[in-house]
Amino acid sequence: MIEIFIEDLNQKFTFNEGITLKDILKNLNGKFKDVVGGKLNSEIVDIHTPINQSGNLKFLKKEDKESLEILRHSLAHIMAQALKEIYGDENVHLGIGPTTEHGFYYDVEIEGKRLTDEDLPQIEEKMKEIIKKGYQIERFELPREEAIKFFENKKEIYKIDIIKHNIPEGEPISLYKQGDFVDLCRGPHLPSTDKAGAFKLIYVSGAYWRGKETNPMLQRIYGVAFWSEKELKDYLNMLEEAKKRDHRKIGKDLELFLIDEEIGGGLAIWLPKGAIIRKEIEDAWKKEHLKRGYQLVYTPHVGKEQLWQTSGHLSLYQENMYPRMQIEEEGYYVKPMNCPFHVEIYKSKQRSYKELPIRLAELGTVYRYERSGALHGLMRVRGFTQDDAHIICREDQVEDEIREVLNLALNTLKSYGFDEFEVYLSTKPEKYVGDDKMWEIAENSLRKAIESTGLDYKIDEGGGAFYGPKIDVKIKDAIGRLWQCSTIQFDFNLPERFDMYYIGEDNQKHRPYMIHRAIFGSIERFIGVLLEHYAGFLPVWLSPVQVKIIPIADKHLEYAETVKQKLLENDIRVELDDRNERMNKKIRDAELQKIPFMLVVGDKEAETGTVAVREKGKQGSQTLSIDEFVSKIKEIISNKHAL
RNA sequence: GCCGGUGUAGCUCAGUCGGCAGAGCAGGUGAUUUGUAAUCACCAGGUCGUGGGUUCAAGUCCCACCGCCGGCUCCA
Repeated sequence: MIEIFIEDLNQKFTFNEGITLKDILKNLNGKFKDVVGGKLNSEIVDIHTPINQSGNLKFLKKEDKESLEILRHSLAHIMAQALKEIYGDENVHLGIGPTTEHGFYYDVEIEGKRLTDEDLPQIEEKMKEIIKKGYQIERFELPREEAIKFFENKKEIYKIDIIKHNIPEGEPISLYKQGDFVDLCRGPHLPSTDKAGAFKLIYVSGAYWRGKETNPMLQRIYGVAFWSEKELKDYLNMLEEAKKRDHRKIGKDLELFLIDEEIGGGLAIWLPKGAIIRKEIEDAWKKEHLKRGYQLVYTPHVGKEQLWQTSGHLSLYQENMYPRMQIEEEGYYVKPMNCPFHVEIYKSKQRSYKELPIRLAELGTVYRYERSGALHGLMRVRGFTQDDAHIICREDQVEDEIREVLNLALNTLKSYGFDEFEVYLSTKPEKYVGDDKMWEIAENSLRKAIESTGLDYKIDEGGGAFYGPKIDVKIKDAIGRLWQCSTIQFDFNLPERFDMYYIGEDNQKHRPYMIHRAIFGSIERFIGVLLEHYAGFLPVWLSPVQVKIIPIADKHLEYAETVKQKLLENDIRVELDDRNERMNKKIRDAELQKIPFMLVVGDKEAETGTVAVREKGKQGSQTLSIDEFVSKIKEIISNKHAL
């Protein structure tokens, strides 16, 4: 017997083991008609799942977010059934069909058919038919051998693979059936197909079986799904919105950067306006780092073969490096990382314990080989600039250093308008270098630093690199997407390989701790994220053009010029639109260029020494004296405000 | 790299069944001198991604390659 506390009734019941939600609901005489599943403790169950343990049960209805899991799971099955009906049961071999954040996909192999987007409407139609038919969805179990035999008969080789490799011996093998369609599945599923909500198939693509390149490539059909048409529509609109925010489009429209096939894929050129954004970010970065006791350095883009041999990059990282080049009998490599150079700076003289911590910082441009299919605008490139630094310190300094770095990272990201973070702590993997005590000190300092911020974090047990544990920080942008930025990483490998040491109080050599860290990760990518976050409407301090002066007619050009000079004297980035165009046209163009301030000057302004200030996106204007405007915008700039 | 899609003027795109390569914006010239999101006229702009093939004839059909887009993989 098991005891189930049903939250919706606020009452405890005793049932036989193996009871299902369906039975429970039946006992309640159909009082809960709209229940699509349940949540037993923290696990989502459907109405078919036998319940074998006592616990808390909450009915899931459509309003409950978690019920989407059930809907999407069933839609994956409905899609699979549709594919089998269209292309023939024996031709369609099913892979996996999981749910995703907004929908579901199914990886399938279809003999004799390569799907394209044009096939999607037909599949959708068939799915709708299946939904309309309202097949009851049933769950049943088979013994392992029978299950394998069952799928062998159906030539479902991937399902057999799953049974053999993913389901431990002795565990029950559950299958779900709707109409003639049967699939290996642990659920959860809807009571019947006609309970399915609104969905749309959005693309097909290739996906390796089990994500492994050496495995055959299956066809992935991806759908989005919600309970209501409205939610679906909202989501599709959001996708459209994301498309408008695409930094590649904004970069082109606002002439910020260029990625051109003549130059090479993944190699970004910064145009004058984009270069300003980058300069502002880099200047602020340098200023902040100097304030916090970092020393700025510059290192070359290539280094000798021996250096990369010593660092271990040639044996561990070579597949990401560009090939060797030969210069006068010597081999050289373009740098994929800055670390070895910073290590050499440390080693350039004997170090005393009194000098530590040493914090070496560099906006170092590195080059890494990326496969052509992986390149994506500024987000994924082959040459990028890391806001890199290496902290070399004593054991007793580790904790403070980590806390300071995390503090710097979060404060910096906040100053760019990001205030939602996801923090991950990755700990010691199976294979590692360094001794256990160092790992322990390092992991503890990382954990303590995160806990001091009060942020939630996730632990990736065993997810650290072989050379040290790390913290990763992801930021959430305006439309809810996550981007990896900061990383704080211990390195127990390089100090060993390069024999780094300092002379301690005891006059003995000691091995220092080395911490590798970046706040933005990559400047290029960070700017890409900024552009998408702000949809191109950057905060005023980052705007390439902060003010556009718009004379009404040619006769106002002279006054406009004096306004421009006044702003230039105050370090404000200003352009004068002296084209022979109508004011309306100039305003429109300035709006399209996402320029935060427009100053319209005509007879009135020239006479009174004022400007008519129009803020981007707002109609109408406010008349201010030139000085008033200057102090207003200067304040906005120094506070890094967005409009 | 792999799967699918796609490639026409600086940009956004049209181009029917294979039959003389188009529009809007941007650019140039001129007119106009304008009060809060597009003034008008004229001009110029093309190896239709590249290379092969089929055909009397290819932007259009076929093949290969390249780039880009969406995924897979990988990751800053």
